[in-house]
Formats: sequence, C-alpha cells, structure tokens
Amino acid sequence: MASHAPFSTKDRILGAAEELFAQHGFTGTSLRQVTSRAEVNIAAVNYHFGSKENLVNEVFRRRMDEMSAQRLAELEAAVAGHPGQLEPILAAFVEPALALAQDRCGGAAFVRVIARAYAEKNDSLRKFLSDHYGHVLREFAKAIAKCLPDMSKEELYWRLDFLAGALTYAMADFGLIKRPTGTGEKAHRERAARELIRFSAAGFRS
Amino acid sequence: MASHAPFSTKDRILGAAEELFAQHGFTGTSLRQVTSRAEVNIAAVNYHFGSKENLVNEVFRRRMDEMSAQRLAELEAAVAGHPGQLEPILAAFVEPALALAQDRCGGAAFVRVIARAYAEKNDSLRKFLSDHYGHVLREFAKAIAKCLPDMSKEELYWRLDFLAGALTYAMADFGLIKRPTGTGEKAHRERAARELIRFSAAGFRS
DNA sequence: GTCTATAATCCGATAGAC
DNA sequence: GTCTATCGGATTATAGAC
Repeated sequence: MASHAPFSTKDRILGAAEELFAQHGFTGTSLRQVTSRAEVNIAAVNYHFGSKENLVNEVFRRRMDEMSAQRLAELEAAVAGHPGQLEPILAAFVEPALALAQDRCGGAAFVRVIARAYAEKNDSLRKFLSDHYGHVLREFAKAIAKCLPDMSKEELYWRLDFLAGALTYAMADFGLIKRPTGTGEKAHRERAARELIRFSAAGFRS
Repeated sequence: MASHAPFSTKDRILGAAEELFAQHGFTGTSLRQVTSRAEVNIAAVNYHFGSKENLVNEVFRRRMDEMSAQRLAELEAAVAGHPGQLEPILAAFVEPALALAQDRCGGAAFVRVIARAYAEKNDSLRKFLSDHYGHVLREFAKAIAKCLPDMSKEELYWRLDFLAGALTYAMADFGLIKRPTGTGEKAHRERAARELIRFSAAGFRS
C-alpha cells in the first residue's frame, strides 16, 4: 500500500481494533472482524503486528501513553495555576480520560479497554500497567496529599481507588445512567466529569 | 450421575464456570475448559443449561439472588431502624457485597465475575441482570431520595453509578491498595466497606 | 506490502447409544 | 444423566505468488 496514504494500513488496523476490542473485548474480537472493518487483508495483521496478542498490546499502549502525558501536563498546570485547590487536580485526572473517551476515532471506546485491562487478573498486563503508568498515580497522590495534609496516606490511596473505579465505570457507560435522548455524547461526558469531580472532591474531604 | 453426590454435576459446572469466567472472562472461557475442570463430559453443559449464554446467566443467579435479598432486607432494617440516615442505607448496599466477597466458597471469584460482566458489555447478560435485579437499585434510589430530598433524580442516579463502580472496583481488589501483611482478609474488606461508606456518603451529600 | 489459499486448531452444539 | 462421536463453522497463523 502507498505509504503516503492519510491512514496507513497499520493505523487503520489499530483504529478498527480499538473500537472492536472496546465493544466486544479482546477475546471476543476476531482478527477477521478487525481486518474487515479496517478494509485490509486478513494477513496484514500478522505482517504488521506478528500476532493478536501483540496487536492488543499496541492498541493499549498507544492510548495509554497519550492519556498519561495529558494527565501529567494538566496536573502540573493545575498545581501551578491553582495552588492548594483540590478540584483542579481531580479535573486533571478525570478530564483526559473524558477527552479520550469522546475522541472521534476509536477513543470513544478506549476507556472500556482500560476497564477490561484492570479486570484481567492475568497479571502480566497488570504488571505492565503498574510498571509503566504507576508513577502517574503517585504524582496525583502527592499533589492531593499537599492539598489535604491531614489525611493519612492509607486513606488517600483508598480514595484514589474509589475515584479510579467510579471513573472507569462511569466513563465506560457501564452504569444505569441512560443518556437522555437529545443530549449529545460530548455533553453527556462533560456532565459525567463535572458530577464525578464534585462527588469525589466531597469524598476526599470527608 | 448419582443425585445424592455432595456436588452434583450441575453444581460442579457452575463452580468451575465461575472460577474460569473470573479468570479469563466469558468469551475467553470455552465450555471445554469448564467441563474439563468440573470433570464432567462436554455434553453435560448443554444437557443441564442448554447453551453457554444460559450458563452465564445461571452463574449469576446463584449468587445474585442471595445478595439481592440480603441487600433488600438490610435496606428495610436500615430505613426502619435509622430513619432519615444515609449511612445505614449505603451500608445495606455495600456490606452484602462485602460478605459475598469474603465468602470462601467461591464468592470471592464471583465478585470478579461481576466486574467482568461490566467490562465485557455482554448485552444479553445486561438485560438479564436489569430484568431480574433492577428493582433492587430502584429501591435504594427511593430510600436515598427520601434522605436527601433536595437532590435531583438525575444527580442521584449519577452518584449511584459512582458508588457501584467504586464498590465493584474495590471489592475485586483491582486497585493499587495492597493489603498490609498481617491484616486478615476479613479486616481488609471491612476497612474497604467503612472507607467506601464514608467516601460516598460525603459524595451524596455534596 | 499485499494478496490467495490453506494448514491446524478450537469452538458450540447435537445426535444417538447406553 | 452420561457418554462417544461428530457436524459445521470460526479461529489464528503461515506459506508462497505477485
């Protein structure tokens, strides 16, 4: 295929895989579905990625790197621009997930991919996550601790877990909230972020 | 097979399926793995359950019936014994899940199966759960609304979603909280419940 | 890099003997 | 209720032409 195409075969496979993985899970998605949606030949995925497992890893890494970088950048801006305030820190954690979730090309589905990764008690993926993205959580923990110096470290980590759980599930549309007809997806996600920041800020301060 | 066996073929299939679903997800688990672990013939699962989809539903029913009944009973007791108080209602929601999670007879695996259910976005299962257990959530919503009459219905449902997400996440030990060595599993779970009730109570009141 | 064709395996489900 | 045997189909992955 011409390498100057707007979306290369490789990128189209990644995009299609991301959408389908989010919709049907890793194991629930076949490479044939992926290549069919990407409109590439079935053999292309093995040529470009070697195996299905490696494709899964690449899909995951691509979005996770982006989101982590965004979270850290917004955290830095929050701490610099609103010193001592909790809500901007929580927003820096929540909003990049939101932004990714409403991104047009497959990002819409990514949060659910993350949720699945956490559910993989499989450990190799969990270890990968902890090794590569654990420092992001630690940065947030440090920033929140500065806002709320009376909270014990143990309590802080419990509450970060609660936030992560609520965020993951809400963003993935897992819950019973039905988006009212007429409300756009973007407005729905922004509402979710606003509500979650308020809910968890109160929780952290309790 | 002898019907007086301590664990019938049917129960062994349910138990094996539960463990494997928790570990590998629904689509990631084959009926052959299930029947192999249960040490029954591959044909038995279709004889007893009809289909894989129905087996998934029955794995849920076995635990959810009991947990839902317990939640409703504790909710009734909470409303009667502590009228107008929010925390007992939240405890009635959280603690039966906790009890299930620390039940040594497979309950712990089931908690992770719940997380899988959300993560895999299995529509037929979601419908099954909504049809059979949706009324439990509605009862809790009504009880909380009476405690906090100023909160809009929309806001209430958002916050219930946050609670459910945080609960599922925490109960399945997905988070970064490591149980300190020396702390028993029971104490760890009770701590989780206490922290979550406090966190979410503040969130609901915000 | 992209294709066709196919190997090798695994899947869920069922028929039919016992 | 439990078994063997098998059907029809889908899966990942690869070999080899272009």
